[in-house]
Amino acid sequence: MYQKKIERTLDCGVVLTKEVLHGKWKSTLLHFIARGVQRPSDLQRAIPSATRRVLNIQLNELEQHGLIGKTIYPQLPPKVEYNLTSLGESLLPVIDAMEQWGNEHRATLEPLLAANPNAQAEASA
Amino acid sequence: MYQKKIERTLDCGVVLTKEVLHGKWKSTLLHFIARGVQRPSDLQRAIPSATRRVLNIQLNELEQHGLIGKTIYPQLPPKVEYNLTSLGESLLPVIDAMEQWGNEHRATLEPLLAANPNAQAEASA
DNA sequence: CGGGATCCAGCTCGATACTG
DNA sequence: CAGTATCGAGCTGGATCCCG
Repeated sequence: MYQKKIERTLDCGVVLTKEVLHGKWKSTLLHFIARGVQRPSDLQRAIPSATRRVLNIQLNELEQHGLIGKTIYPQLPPKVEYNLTSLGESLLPVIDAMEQWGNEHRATLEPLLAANPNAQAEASA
Repeated sequence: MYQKKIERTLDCGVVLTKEVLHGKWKSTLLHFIARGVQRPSDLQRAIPSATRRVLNIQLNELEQHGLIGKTIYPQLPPKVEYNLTSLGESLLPVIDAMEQWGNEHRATLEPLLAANPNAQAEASA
């Protein structure tokens, strides 16, 4: 996503995947869409911590990245549904692996994450 | 990593994993350490796109998160080696899944990623 | 060789309000 | 219900220099 002048080797493939998943809620969105939560308002309800604005931005990016598809029903009130594309589905194993690992090590990680605000900012304080 | 007032549900485990992997080079670092690249200078050489500063910062975070261990040999010149902890090793399936997916879909993704600078900044231009 | 400090630009995200 | 615009704050990472 960022990177400036340096060439873009995309080193090991991991970087590529990270770029696709970059955005605070993208992987979560995929996770829920995969589970049948397809409408914006439902997604919003599923991820209350995020704003509609951010959700929309990341939804758009996911769409542009070809991971999800969007269906607009020209109704009143408007109705929109998102769905995984085959590319998006191919990413599910990764998401699931993350999901599983996160859940498995939650007990171990939460204290560590909490205790580690951020290195750089701390230094300058 | 960020998040302010809203409670920290860590929704689906994915979020947790993402936090651990947060940092541009962390997953890449894990990837290489897993492959036997253990010394700072070697890692630096393996990931030339990153600065030593950032590498160190993220290495420290990985260590504090319990994903890697650090061995300091009190020599002259100094010698340091990083290694995966069992927690770090347990994350390898995830990294590998990312690695694999990224490589498999590289051809599809690169054009899309390139064509999609970022939604928000564009809007304000 | 390894590590840290400073300075600084860029990006991401949250809050809020508004339109169709 | 869906989507966007603006404002602002925070964090991340790059460049560079210096110390053990």
